Order: sequence, then structure tokens, then C-alpha cells
Amino acid sequence: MVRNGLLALLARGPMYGYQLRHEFEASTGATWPLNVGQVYSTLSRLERDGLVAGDGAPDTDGRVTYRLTDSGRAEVARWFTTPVMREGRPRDELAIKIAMALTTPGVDPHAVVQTQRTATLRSLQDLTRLKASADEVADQAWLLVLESMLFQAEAEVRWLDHCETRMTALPAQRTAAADAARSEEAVR
Amino acid sequence: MVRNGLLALLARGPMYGYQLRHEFEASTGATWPLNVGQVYSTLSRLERDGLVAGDGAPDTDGRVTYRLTDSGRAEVARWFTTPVMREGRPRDELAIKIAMALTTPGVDPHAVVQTQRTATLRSLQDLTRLKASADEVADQAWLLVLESMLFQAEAEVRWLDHCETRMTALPAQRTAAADAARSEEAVR
DNA sequence: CGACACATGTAACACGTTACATGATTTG
DNA sequence: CAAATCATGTAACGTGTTACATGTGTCG
Repeated sequence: MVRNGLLALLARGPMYGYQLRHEFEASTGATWPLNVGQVYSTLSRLERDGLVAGDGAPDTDGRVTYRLTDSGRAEVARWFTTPVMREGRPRDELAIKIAMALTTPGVDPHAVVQTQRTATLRSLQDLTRLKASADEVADQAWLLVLESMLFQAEAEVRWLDHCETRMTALPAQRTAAADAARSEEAVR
Repeated sequence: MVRNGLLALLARGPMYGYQLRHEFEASTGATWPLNVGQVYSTLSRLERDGLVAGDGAPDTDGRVTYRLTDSGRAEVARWFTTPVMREGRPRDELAIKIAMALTTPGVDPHAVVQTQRTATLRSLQDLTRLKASADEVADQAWLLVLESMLFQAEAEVRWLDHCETRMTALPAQRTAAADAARSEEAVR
């Protein structure tokens, strides 16, 4: 959603490519570094779609300034007034992985959950540390983004624990040993 | 991550395209419907990369069976033993949107948060309803996927409320009225 | 001078998504 | 028979990601 991000930034006023990257990273923190190249390719798509317009020629400093068109302004408004739907989001790789781990022969779902849990806990620590340093900078937007990821990581740990209890509660029928035996039939 | 999902499914044993789609949707529920076409395009990429191999010719029922290669089996193992990293995940559109809403002239961040909150609460209800019906079917994998989304939606509501308090706590400098006035300068 | 940051852009690729085309089989 | 489902595939498009090419300016 770099596209919408750039549009929103341009709603503050005209900007050039490099500046857009800076502002984007300032808002979201260094959380998701944004490749400069992507700014330009996204800008050309936006221009192609008539949402932004750039001064064709670079100015004395070699900068090309882009501004929102009326359609662009409408699009920004539409974005902010439309909620993000769950169906529209990308598939959750972790959920798929755990779901698949339950029925993949030779794979111990407990081990998968535990490995992930450790990694997520580490992220949680890193994020907490980052938040401490961000509190000083007092950048509101970045703080919220960080906290978003904190909340998600916490939920993830809770879910993993939930998986653990659900898995231990039910099936003794799914052991790594049984899977290994079954996998030999399945593969050949 | 359809790619890894298909690989994991093939670890159960050889399958053909349509079957893969069925199994995939059985594991993840109707949560993320998977277009059949994508199965085939993904399969050809996997075959190109030497992770799966298909019997070139369709059998008597017109089916083309695919199986894991050794590289494919290694890749599946690698996937299950490697945790999903936060940095590798796609940008969170909602987090970006709220962050941008804070500094976009003419946009009331409170309104954005409230709109989203309503939508997320509705998702929460839908998911809870779905879970009730899934409990009967007793499909473990699907249940876990559903609960993953439930946990995420709950975390999202908590985060939105957190945003709300953070926003009301701090700045009186950011009102919709002030933004509207400022936007006219910014835009022109 | 040489290295680095600024600034613009292009090319190639991966992945997801949709729509379409084709044929076989089943079923009301 | 006609419609739906099964089954395979292709083509086109949107987006994201990386790597590369090019040139300017700055600073040790």
C-alpha cells in the first residue's frame, strides 16, 4: 500500500520523489524501509492513472515535483473514509503454516509453534526497546505504528499458546512417529 | 504464500491441481478462497524451480499429478523450521492509514479510527458466528485459522482504542477545522 | 581526489488476481 | 438436451522488490 501512502503524503502539498521517501519513512519509522526506486515506479503509475501530475521538467536542483489532481484528492478521501476490510488483506503466512503443520507428515506441529513463539517473543522485545527510544523522539505516527506491531505480536503469542493447548488437548493420534511411518506410504 | 501452502500439501502425497485447491481451502476454510488458475500458475513456477515434478501427460481422467522433488521436500522442511519474521511481512495498510491520517490536512483521524473500529467489530461478529458453525464441523486446521483472525481482530480493536486515547490525550492543535483551513494553503 | 549522499529513472522479476478458453463428465 | 461441475491451462494486469545506470553536489 505504498500507493495510498504516497497519495496521502501528496495531500499535504507538492513533493518530489526523494522527499516522499523521507516523509514516508518518517511516518512509519524505519519499520518498513522503502526503496527509492519504488517511489518512482509508483509515481509513474499514479501519473498514468491521472491521480497525480508532475512538472515534466526537473527544477534547478534537478527535482521533479508532483501534486495531486482532483481525482487524486478524491481517491485520498475515499481511502480514508473506507475501512480496511479483512477479506482484502493478504493471506496470513503464519496461520497457513500452522494449519498445514497439523496434517503434514514428518512435521511436528508443536515444534513449529515453539520455534515461532520464540521468534515472536524476540520481536516483542525488539519492538519494546524501539518504542522506548521512539518515546523520546515523540513522533506520534511512528509510535502508533510501533504499537500496532506490538499489539499484533502480543496477539500472535496468545494465539500460539492457544494453538498449543488445543493441540495437546485433542489428538494423541498425531505423533511425529506416526507421521514418519505414514509419510513413506504417501510419498511413494 | 500459496507457494508454500501447495508445497506443504504435496508433502502429504502426489496430487493434481484441482485437488490441491480443494485441500487448501479445506485447511484454511473458505477464509481465503483460492482461484484455481493460481494453482496452475504457481505449480508451473514450482516446476520451473525444480521443487515439484508433474507427470507430463494427463491420466485417463484428464488429471496431471504433481509430486515433490528432493529439493521440494527440503524446501518444505526449511519452511516449517524457519519462523515467520516480522520484517518479511507485507506492510500493514491500516497502520499506515492511521499514521498518515494524523498529518493529512482535511482528514479527521478520529473519524478514520471510528469507521475502522465499527468495521472491525463487525468482522469480529462474523468471525464468531463462523467459529460457532466450524465447531460442529470440527476441522482443526480451519478452526485455528479462524481463531487466528479472531485474535488479530481483537488486537486491532484494542489498538484502535489505544490510538483514540493517545490522540485525545495529546494535541488540541489538530482539529478538523484547523486542518480544513490548512489544507487550502497546502493544496494550492 | 575519492567516497558518499542526493536525485531521477529503468529493467527484470515474483506473486497474486481476474478473466477467459477449452474440453470431459455428470445430472436434472 | 442444457446446465453445472470437474479439470487444465493461458493472458493480462497490478503491485511490490531488487538491482542497476546516470548524473550532481558535498566533504574529508
